[in-house]
Amino acid sequence: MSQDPPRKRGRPPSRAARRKALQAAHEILMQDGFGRLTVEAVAARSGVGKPTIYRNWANASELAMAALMEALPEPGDPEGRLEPALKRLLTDLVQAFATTRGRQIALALAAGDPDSEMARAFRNRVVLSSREAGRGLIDAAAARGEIAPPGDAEVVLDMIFAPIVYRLLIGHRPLDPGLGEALAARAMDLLHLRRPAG
Amino acid sequence: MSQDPPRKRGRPPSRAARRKALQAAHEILMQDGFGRLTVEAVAARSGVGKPTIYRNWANASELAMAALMEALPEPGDPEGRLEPALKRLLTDLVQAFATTRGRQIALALAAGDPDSEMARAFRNRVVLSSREAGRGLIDAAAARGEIAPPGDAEVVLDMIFAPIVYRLLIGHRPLDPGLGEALAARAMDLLHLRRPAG
DNA sequence: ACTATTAATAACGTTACGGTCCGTAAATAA
DNA sequence: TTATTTACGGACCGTAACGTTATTAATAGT
Repeated sequence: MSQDPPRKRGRPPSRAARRKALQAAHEILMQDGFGRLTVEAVAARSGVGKPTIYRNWANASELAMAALMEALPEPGDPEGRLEPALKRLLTDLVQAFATTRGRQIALALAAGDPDSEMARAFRNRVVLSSREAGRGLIDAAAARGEIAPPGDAEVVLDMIFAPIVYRLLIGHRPLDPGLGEALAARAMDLLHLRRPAG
Repeated sequence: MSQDPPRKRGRPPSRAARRKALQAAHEILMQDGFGRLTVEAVAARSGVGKPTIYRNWANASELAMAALMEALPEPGDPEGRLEPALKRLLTDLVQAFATTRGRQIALALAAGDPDSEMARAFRNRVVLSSREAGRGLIDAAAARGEIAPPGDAEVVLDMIFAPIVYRLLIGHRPLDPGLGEALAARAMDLLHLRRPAG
């Protein structure tokens, strides 16, 4: 898009206001949940005016996603043999989602215009980045000859990563710490690991 | 719970009003989406009064779930060898979710009080019933000796069924008809099928 | 037929929230 | 220092939906 040249004149946007709004939004999400996050509530809690909030984000959903994206750990790009690396990745992911924030992330994902720029960014940043990291691990392992490259990589990736979001959303089983390990072990079946021994 | 004995006197609840409300709610869901489904809108569209609606359902979310549960096909309990049966089950499921209704189901799942009776029923009826059917297939196949009984059946079931909801929610890939088939094929890897030949 | 009981409906007040206007504050340019 | 530009937030209005109250209709017992 056309990048407007940074204007030099006039009062600059307050970074403090922006930060305070995000902070308040995050607190509301953790305490009251996604349904209670309104522009009004954020304005009241943060002391930032509503017009300022509207100037930064189009609506409450986008503000929620922005707040949830803040301070989100990037998935490290682990190296080494496939299985332990995948296990580390999945364990971290389960741990990151097994919190109040995890539930709110699922809610934010479902609500809101799925086609909006922010929603796209949110999905990529929060959910799909780990999946892409997993793809990287698998590609590297295939290149090393550790596994055979899977034909339907997309389906395999979904089978490995989907259960975390699934449990979060449906809640039929807890998101316990062992899940990451179990998923990594089962992923090996999908990837036709040539096991070194046993 | 304490079952109140069915009272014999007074005007009985109108089945017609209930049906009309559910019908209107379903139409609104399909045309305008979950966000537009309000008690007022359903009342206006159906001609049923709001107090009647409130008497039947606690809020708009529960009404939405009730409407989505209506006319939902029970997952048939297919028989025969595991792989084709699983493939049939998953293909039907993908088809059922790859509609406007599917998206609305995902929204309804995420919204609303996750602990409410209705939400629980909705999850069981709409999402988990297929998963249970899958468990039935696997158990039967294990009993026949077709496969070895999986140790972590819950994880395996999630890996097979979660991708459908995952794609619906995240939308990174389409819910195309081939997905069911691919999932069934990959499930065999998880179940350590003793393939008859090749 | 008459009365008691319960549901359905229309209408209402209330609230909560979205979104914007406008006077004020903060910054740069002249 | 003054003018200009931009952002800030208090105050405001409109609307949409909630949830309830009062009235009317329908049904079951006597």
